[in-house]
Amino acid sequence: MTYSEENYLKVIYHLSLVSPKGINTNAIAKMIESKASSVTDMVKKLADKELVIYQKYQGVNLTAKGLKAAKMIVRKHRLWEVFLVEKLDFTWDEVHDVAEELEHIHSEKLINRLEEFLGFPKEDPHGDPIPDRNGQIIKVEKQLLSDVPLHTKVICLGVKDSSPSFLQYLDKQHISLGSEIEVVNIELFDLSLTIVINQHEFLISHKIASNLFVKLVEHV
Amino acid sequence: MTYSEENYLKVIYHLSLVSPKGINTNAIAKMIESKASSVTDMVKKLADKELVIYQKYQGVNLTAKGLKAAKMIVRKHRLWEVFLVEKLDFTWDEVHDVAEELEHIHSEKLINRLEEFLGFPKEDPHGDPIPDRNGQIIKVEKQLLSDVPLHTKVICLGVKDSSPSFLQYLDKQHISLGSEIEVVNIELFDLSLTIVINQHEFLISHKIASNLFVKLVEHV
DNA sequence: AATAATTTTTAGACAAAACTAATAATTATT
DNA sequence: AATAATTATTAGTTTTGTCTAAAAATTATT
Repeated sequence: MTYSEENYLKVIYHLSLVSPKGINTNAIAKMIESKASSVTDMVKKLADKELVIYQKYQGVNLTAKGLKAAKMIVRKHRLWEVFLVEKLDFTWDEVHDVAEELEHIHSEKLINRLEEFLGFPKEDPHGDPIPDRNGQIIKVEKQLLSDVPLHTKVICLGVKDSSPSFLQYLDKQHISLGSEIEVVNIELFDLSLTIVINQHEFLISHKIASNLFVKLVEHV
Repeated sequence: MTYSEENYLKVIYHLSLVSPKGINTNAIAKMIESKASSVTDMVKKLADKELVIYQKYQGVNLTAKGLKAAKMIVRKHRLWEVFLVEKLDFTWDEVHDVAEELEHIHSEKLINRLEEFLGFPKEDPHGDPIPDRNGQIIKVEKQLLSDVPLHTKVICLGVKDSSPSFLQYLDKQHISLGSEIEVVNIELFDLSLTIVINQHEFLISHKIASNLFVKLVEHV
């Protein structure tokens, strides 16, 4: 499988998690930063290789084989991200571009050994799940901070947007995975939230809250 | 720089260490497993980028810029090999192909952090030197075991041939980097050697001996 | 239901990196 | 020094992955 084919598969996979219908040519083009015509060409090739099902004007869907391949790329991407953060002291906003390259290294032995070396992590530095060697993914129940009712205590589990600028904002506010957050006010006008972390109270916009995955604190 | 350009540079570098004249088109073609005509094409491109000096029919030589780039690729290759062996328990005969891919990852921060994580190793698992971030290489005085006189004690420093079959042969004979070897006989007829390692005596062919780098044991 | 707007596909071209076959230059041999 | 053998280059294709522009299909709007 070529570098380019792998990128297409990965993008189709990510899109299929959001909209489980046939994935549009244009949506793929946008993600891959190419043109719709290029997507059509590539999608035909992936269909020839039985990695996707493709019908003219109807979008594409991954086959079982394509899904497995896509998950293996995501697996590699996320394991490398863990490596970069845990072992090489990269910050969570620095890892994406490098992992984009590392995910295309083709050794199964390498990735399985890396997984072991890292202690079989279940999530990457952004809280996204890491598929195991069979493509199995452990789903963790999580919701958006923006959907949490007033006066609840939650723990930060991940980010929806993992762009460097958002991650750097979170660093500045000392919000990281595992942070305990209490929602002490929700402004009706703009849906901005007042939250408390470590006895510190501050305000975050609705947009920020709608990009943070959290779970309710378990009460014993 | 593309994957392919990097491979050409690396090969030209390796060839230039052996024969410091202009490097032949055919020699490059053989190493890269392509055809002479492809080499001519690529070499012109590298010359346009001022990575090599190229004159028709006269072979190529690396420019300072090309040499630096080539060394950086070798640096990455060898550091990744150390990582694979030291951290992921690969054997020294398994690392080459994976490192061939990893050497093309383009992050300087990554490779410098990796170097630090590995404790600034000076040699790869085959005893080959690792250029530092400026391309500096520490030269270690070494000679071939086949050139060592009778009744000398030496320490194994590296291999000239690092093909899996040779490395596996060495494993079988329990010869590894750091092994202390004493030459107790040299057969005049075929130049085969009798050597002693850990009180064990056995025979190796001239060909084996001429692929093992050693240094004399320092007598206090 | 017809037309407009959007989306997708086709057709044709291009750049990178490879190839084969033919030609040219260099080196070796008589 | 002339010819043979070797080595290198050019010319013309091929494949992969992309592009633009035009055509076709689908979806939205009046």
